[in-house]
Order: sequence, then structure tokens, then C-alpha cells
Amino acid sequence: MAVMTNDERVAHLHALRAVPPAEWPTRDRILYEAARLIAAKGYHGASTRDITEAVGIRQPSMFNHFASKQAILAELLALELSIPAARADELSRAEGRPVARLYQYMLWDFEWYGEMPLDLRGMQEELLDEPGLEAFRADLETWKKAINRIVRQGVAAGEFEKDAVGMVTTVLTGLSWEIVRTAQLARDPRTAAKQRKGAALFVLRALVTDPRDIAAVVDAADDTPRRTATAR
Amino acid sequence: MAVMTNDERVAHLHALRAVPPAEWPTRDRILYEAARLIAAKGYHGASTRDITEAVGIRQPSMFNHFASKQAILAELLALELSIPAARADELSRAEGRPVARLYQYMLWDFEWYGEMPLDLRGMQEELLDEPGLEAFRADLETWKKAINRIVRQGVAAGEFEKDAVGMVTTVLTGLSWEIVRTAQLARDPRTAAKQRKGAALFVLRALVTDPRDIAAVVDAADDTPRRTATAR
DNA sequence: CCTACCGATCGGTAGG
DNA sequence: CCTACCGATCGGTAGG
Repeated sequence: MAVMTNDERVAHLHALRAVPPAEWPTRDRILYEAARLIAAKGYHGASTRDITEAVGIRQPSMFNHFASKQAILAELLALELSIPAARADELSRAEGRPVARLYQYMLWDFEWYGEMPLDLRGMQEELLDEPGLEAFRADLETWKKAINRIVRQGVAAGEFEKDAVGMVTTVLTGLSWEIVRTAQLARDPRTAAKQRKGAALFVLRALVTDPRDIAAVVDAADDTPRRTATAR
Repeated sequence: MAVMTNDERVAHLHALRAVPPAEWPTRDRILYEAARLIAAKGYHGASTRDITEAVGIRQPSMFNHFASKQAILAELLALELSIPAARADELSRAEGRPVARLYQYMLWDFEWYGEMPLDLRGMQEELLDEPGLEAFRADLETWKKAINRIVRQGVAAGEFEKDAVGMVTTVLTGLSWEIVRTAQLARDPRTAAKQRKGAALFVLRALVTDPRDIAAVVDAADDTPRRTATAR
């Protein structure tokens, strides 16, 4: 299969979500089981035999779909890093109040990780030190720079506390991580949406100079038909 | 060597901090290199040969100091989980305003991870699924319950926003993690202390109903000789 | 997608 | 703390 663009990946994931993993094409089932086992046992702890046994094929058959074990990892890292980096970068250069754009990004981010049909908990930053995966460091840098750009725009506009700037990417990473973690448990969509909003509001409360901005931004977002991670 | 109590572990770590790792006893050097390599390559990715080569001994010599590779991991998990759990539990049952105790705990926590001479970045929660390590789940539960206890006390006292309760352990975990990460870079102690205080204030801003409580608590803490992680 | 198989590396033991 | 060595498992290839 040819290399997919980010948009194609997003569309493909959206289509998969409508079907149980057991009915996915073999290639996607390999990704699914690999993600699950890497999350549970780490990249080196999840063997290609573990993965293929869970899929229900013999170990060498895996290499018909992926050139190497690392190629699977790279595909998962693209979902973890490349797509959020592109979205954050886009919003950091968009029109509108910084406080509104940060809120919009956080809701998108938490939905992206929360609705992800693959378990990305094993995608640790330290994996980027593996030979051959250094390129993903650029995505991580793009993401951090984009978030910090929005926050600095907010400080310049007087919307955000200056002291909090350095903490935002840290807290956002921690929250996205926890969203990924809790999303693996069965929950109803309404509870999940409420949790995502609660997480975004937590960050805004720590950031804004004027608490009235929070209510204003939330009201505006609730009125607007939201552009979701999956319907682009 | 007999099993150490938490207090003995803390005292031992404090003593090590005064000496470069190259001069530590072999057993501690094994812990040091194991922590470093597990952080970089994951538990299964860091082999006993990697570790012993870094220490400067032959691979089988390791088993004179530890019964198994997992025994090393267990010792590192105790530093990561058991000691903070005990400290949080203690503070959750102490006297004083909840907002002050949460601030006190956060400064202790960030200092604990920030001054740790071993690299604990590889100590992922998922490792607790390994057979033989289930007992550490109890420490993690103790920690979460203790933090949530303090936060609920704060809500009951009218000091904290009710909505934020569920986010605190998540955000604290993310922040401690980032403190561990950045602590591996060389920094002067004054900058590090300022960063720890900034992280604690970020959480308090998201939590408190009355911003004046923050200034009051910080002023009180700055006046009191602080009880640190290492001088007990 | 399969069977058969490769060299390399794994955690751990025996015995000094 | 060492040398010598064990069986098990690793990622990947050959050839159909």
C-alpha cells in the first residue's frame, strides 16, 4: 500500500470506527493488536509472535503487510504525533482570539485521543530515540511550538497569565495521556464529552486573567457547529 | 542486603547525591544504569548485558546483587510509587487547611522527583501489569485516594472548585512526569525551585474559588522552614 | 498466507 | 566478580 497522507489516515480511521476490530482488514488488525500489546508490554516486550497470534496469522505473514516491526511503530507514531502537530500548527496561525483557539484545540485534541480506535498508550516520547524514528521529533517540536505560539499570543493580548506559559504543553500532554488511558474503558459518549470539556476548562482556569473570558468562549463554542476530528 | 524501609531508602539516596555515580557502590551503580537504560529503551529493551556493560562488570555478576532483573525494577518502582504514596497519605490526614496541604504536597512531590539521582522516566504504570509487580498497584491507589481526599476536603471547606476534583491526580501525574524529564538536564537549583513553585501555582489557580488563598498559602509556606524530601 | 529455518540475543545457572 | 554455558525467544528470510 502506498504511504497515506494525514487526511487519508483520518478518513480511514473514521471508517474503521464503524466496524468491530475483528472485522477489520488484516493490515489494520495487525496495527490494532500491535498497539494494544505495545501499550501493555512496551515496544520491545511485545513480540511479533505475540502480535500475530492475537491477529490469528503466523508470524512471518506479518511481513507481507509491514516491512519490519518498526514500520508498525512508525504508523502508530504518525497517529500519536503528526496529526495533532498539524492541527495545532494550523490553529496557531488562524484568526480569532487566542483563548478561543486554545479551547478549540484542546477539545479537538481530547476528542482525537478519546475517540481513537487504537490504543496509543505505548507511544512514549523515548521511542523517538530508536534509530530510524528520529523524524518524529520534528512533529513533537512543531506541536510544542504551535501550542506555545497560541499561549504567547494570549499573553500579548492580555488574556493569559504570563507565569503559566511554560506549563501549558506539559499539562496538555498529561491530560491527553489520561484521556487516552480512560478512553480504553467503556463509557457513554455524553460522559466522555463532558470529561473532555472539564479537562479543557481546568487548563483555562489556570491560564486566564479574566474568568469571564471562559464563559464567553465556552458559550460561543457550544453555539457553533463544532468541526470534529473525524468530520473534516 | 536486607530489605530497606522507606525511610532508609530516602536516607541512602540523600547520601548518594553527595557523590558522583561513578563512585557509588556497585549495587547502586547497577540501579543507576538500569534506571537510565530502562528510561531510554524500556524495561524489555534494556538488557542485563546493556546494564552490566555500563557498570563495568560481566553480566552474571549482576546476580550477586539482585536475584533477577525484575528485582531491580521493583526497587525503582518503590522510589517512584511507594514513597510519594506514603507522603500523600500522611498529609491527607494532617492538620491545617486543605489548600495549604495540597501546596505542601506538590512542592514535596516535585522536589522528590526533581532531586532524584536516578532516572525514573521508564517507570510506566503499565509495568505494574508484569507478573510479580501487582503489589505496586496498591501504592498507586493509596496515592490517588490521598490526593483526592485532600481535594475533597478543600471542596467541603469551600476552598476548591467542585468541577476540578477529577482532574487533579491527572494533572499532578503529568506535572511530576515533566519534572522528572526536565530534571535530567543540568540546571541551577534556584531555577529548579522556581519551576517547581510555578507548577504548583498552576494547579492552585485552576482549583481555588478565591485567588487570595493562593497568596496567603504561598506566603505562609515561604516563611516556614520547609521540610524537604531529604531532610527528615 | 504458509512451513521451515536462520543467526543473534535474551535472562539466568554452574562452578569456581 | 569471573568464564563457560544453558534453553528459550527474538526479528526476519527463503521459497512456495
